[in-house]
Amino acid sequence: MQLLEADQEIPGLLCAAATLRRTTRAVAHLYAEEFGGLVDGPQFSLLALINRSPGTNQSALGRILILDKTTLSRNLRLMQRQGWVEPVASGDKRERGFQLTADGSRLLKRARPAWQRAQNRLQSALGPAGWTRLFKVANSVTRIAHAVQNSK
Amino acid sequence: MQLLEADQEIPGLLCAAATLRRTTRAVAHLYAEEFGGLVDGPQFSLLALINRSPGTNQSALGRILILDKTTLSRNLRLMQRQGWVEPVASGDKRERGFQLTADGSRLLKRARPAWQRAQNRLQSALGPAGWTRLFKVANSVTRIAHAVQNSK
DNA sequence: ATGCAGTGGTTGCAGATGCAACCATTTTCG
DNA sequence: CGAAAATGGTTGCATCTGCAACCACTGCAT
Repeated sequence: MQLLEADQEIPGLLCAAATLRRTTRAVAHLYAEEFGGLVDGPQFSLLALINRSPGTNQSALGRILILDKTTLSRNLRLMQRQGWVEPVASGDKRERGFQLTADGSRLLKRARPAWQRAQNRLQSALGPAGWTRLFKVANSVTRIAHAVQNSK
Repeated sequence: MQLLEADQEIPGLLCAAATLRRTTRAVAHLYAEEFGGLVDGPQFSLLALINRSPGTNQSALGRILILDKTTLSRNLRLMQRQGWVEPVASGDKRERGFQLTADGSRLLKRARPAWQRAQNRLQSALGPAGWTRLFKVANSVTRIAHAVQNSK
């Protein structure tokens, strides 16, 4: 009965950003536990996104993920070095889009079960309603925070 | 009408961790916009937490925030260097607790309006119900994810 | 055509974060 | 008491992330 400190709400943390950061860490641990060194959380999602929309340039990926373009520049470089993604030709000489390599596809396939296990563990603990609510709230907050921010 | 890409849900992102990371970034931007270089988001929350519970050792802070103790070790060192926190004596020679310095208190006071502004902007955009739901869901997910994780 | 704003990418700098490994102190137990 | 386990902290290593500044194209207006 000593690890329950983290299970409570923290009055002093009545800051949406801090609360969300904390929740994100808790959930990320769960996924990391299943991925077990195979892939990184952020890299996995980037891999999955590129798999779905190959050729998307870095800035566009950034807009989708609400990530700075410089972050993507670096993360993609790492993933390219590991041989998971490769650049794709484009008409615009400025752009740099990527697609999965064979290794990247294999990795994604190999990681999917772990992702599914983490997903299942959380989902069954939250229950169907809780699970749905999580995404509903997260996406709604994202949309609104983004809109409020850009409206300034 | 070109920045709306980030306003949509991303099917490929049906990963709780990735979705939460994205939401966190969106919300963090909002706070950062108001803080404007005064303090860092994570540092502000740590400052607030120490203000509320001075003397808490680093590992305990880590359990509360679901942060690795090494992260706290470094973050606190930075904050100490900036003169915002100072170590507090303790009976246990292993422990290292902190309290705010006069500068730290001043900073916290000075930052509170910015924090309140960000809070208000988000809250009024979300509406009272949405705002409450955000914290309810976040804390519930945190608790559950944490429990699931430790139960393994 | 040309000149400039807009868009895309990269690099330097800095902080946030986690894991493994390591050391010091405290607690627990035989 | 004394050894082993638990607890707290630090460092090395590696990513993730963001901002400012900079360069390279592109598109558009004059």
